[in-house]
Order: sequence, then C-alpha cells, then structure tokens
Amino acid sequence: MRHWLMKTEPSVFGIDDLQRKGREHWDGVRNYQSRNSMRDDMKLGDRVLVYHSSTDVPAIVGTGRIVREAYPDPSSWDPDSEYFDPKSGPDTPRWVMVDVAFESRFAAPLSLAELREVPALNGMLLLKKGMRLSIQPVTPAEFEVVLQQAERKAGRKGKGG
DNA sequence: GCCAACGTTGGC
DNA sequence: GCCAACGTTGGC
Repeated sequence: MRHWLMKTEPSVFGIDDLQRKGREHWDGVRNYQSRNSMRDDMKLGDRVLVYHSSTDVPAIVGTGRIVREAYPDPSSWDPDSEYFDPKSGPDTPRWVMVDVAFESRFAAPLSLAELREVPALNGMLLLKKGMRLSIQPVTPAEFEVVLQQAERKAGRKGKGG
C-alpha cells in the first residue's frame, strides 16, 4: 500500500465536501506527472492526506482512501468544463481521475507552517521549494508522523491549551 | 531538439 | 497582488 498527498482548493472542493459526499471522483488534474502517479501507481486502498491549497491557511486537513483506480476523466472532453482539453476525447482520453473516499477530518488542521516545524518531515515533498505537484507520494513514515501531529494538536486543543 | 515566451501554481 | 518556480508551447 502506498501513501499520497492530494491537493484541493477548499473553495472548489474541500474536506467538508468530501465528508458530506462520502466519496468523490478526483477530476481536473491536468499535470502529466500527477496523472502518471494516478494512472500507474495509485492502487485501491492506498491512503491519502487531503491538503487545502490556495486558501488563507494552507493545511493538511484530513485523510482519505483510494476506492477506485484510474479511469478517464470525462471533464477533459466537456467543452463547458473549466478542465476542458481539446486534445482529449472519449476515444482518446488524455487525463484520468481516481475516486477518493472520506476517511477522517482532523479536529485541528496542520498548517504548512506547523508542518515545517516538524523535524521528521524535513524531507517531505510538500515542503520543498517550488513543489507544485497536486498529487505527491508520501512515505509511510511521513504519513504516520502527520497523523501523530494531528492527534497531538487535537489533544492540546481539547484540553484548552 | 533548443529555448524564449508565455501561462499556471500557490505561498506570502 | 506579487512573484518565484515550474510546465507548456511553438518558432526555428
């Protein structure tokens, strides 16, 4: 089983939307490297960190799980979609998506700034300068540390500190 | 195949 | 809104 980080803009689709819907097809990825990750490496049951970008406080906000492996993204040949790509068609799909199921929503999101303060996450791709990939591999150790940090922060919050 | 110009991402 | 860092495009 692999671990991933998937970015999303909460103004478009955030962890609250994922929780409400239970699962969602992750459409709109238009970067070849991210597409290849989804197409070649994402497997059923893989775990996902959900990350909010382009928002006041960019943060990891919860977790999900891959519940359907890569299949063509129909928004790529929908002229009315903001994700439309004239080079993609039903017979020649250029872009793929996966389905992600909601798993958890952190009581206290872990902001980018907080993540940078965790020594064990020094090597995390997300924290590297210039890293813009919307789909990133995460090591099992990093994934575990993130969960621990989220629990720790939620615990502090719960005790009023 | 090079590379300049342009577009996008995304934190700040 | 700025701008650094990338990715893509297209002329040659």
